Amino acid sequence: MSDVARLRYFVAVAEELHFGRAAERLFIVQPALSQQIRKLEDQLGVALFERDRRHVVLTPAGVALLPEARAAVEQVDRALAVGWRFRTGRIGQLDIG
Amino acid sequence: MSDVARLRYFVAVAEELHFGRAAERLFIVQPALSQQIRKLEDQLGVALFERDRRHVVLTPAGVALLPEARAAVEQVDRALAVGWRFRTGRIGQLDIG
DNA sequence: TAAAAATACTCCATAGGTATTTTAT
DNA sequence: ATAAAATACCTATGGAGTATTTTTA
Repeated sequence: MSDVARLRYFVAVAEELHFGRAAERLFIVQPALSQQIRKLEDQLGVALFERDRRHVVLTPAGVALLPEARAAVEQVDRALAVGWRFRTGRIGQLDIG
Repeated sequence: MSDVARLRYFVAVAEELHFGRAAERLFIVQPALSQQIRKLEDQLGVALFERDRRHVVLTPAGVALLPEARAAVEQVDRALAVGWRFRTGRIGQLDIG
């Protein structure tokens, strides 16, 4: 797995603030999600969530990461959409309208 | 492997226009790179390179993808750099100076 | 004949699944 | 006691390696 997949996972957890629901939304299972978030935290060298008690909250690093992660995911999707434009015969910069 | 890794591979090949050299630069082996580019092409549904004769050249789709792929890779790196900022104690938007 | 990409295969790392345990209220 | 995340373990997919073949100039 590479970075973006984990960033997608991170965004889901950051939005749900709940590993179970985020996992559901990602069509994976909670332990798998916990593992990947843990690995992302290891990779970055910082905690992204505070999981005390019954709550999941973003750490300052998590707060800082969120917009960057969203932008990354969006830009990756935009890149991958290029293929779609050419598949359908359009070469355009123009949108449908 | 997920998207960005393949986009990184694509950028390398697009810049070298040579699978062997690109693979070397990526510290992987040529067949592995060929496979991943093939998979990216399958995923996008378009050819990204024309490998006739002894040359590798970008197709129009490849040309269109290149700047988007670069932007994606950069944004992912920027996101991952957030951890680094926090690891080193800085919270800043400010650069070193 | 040489240079470069594709193909065939093998192996291993790891993402993700199931089952269970831990933790805190 | 319950809800939620972490841990332990297992399996299977696929990324990457080696060896080889194909292609064409």
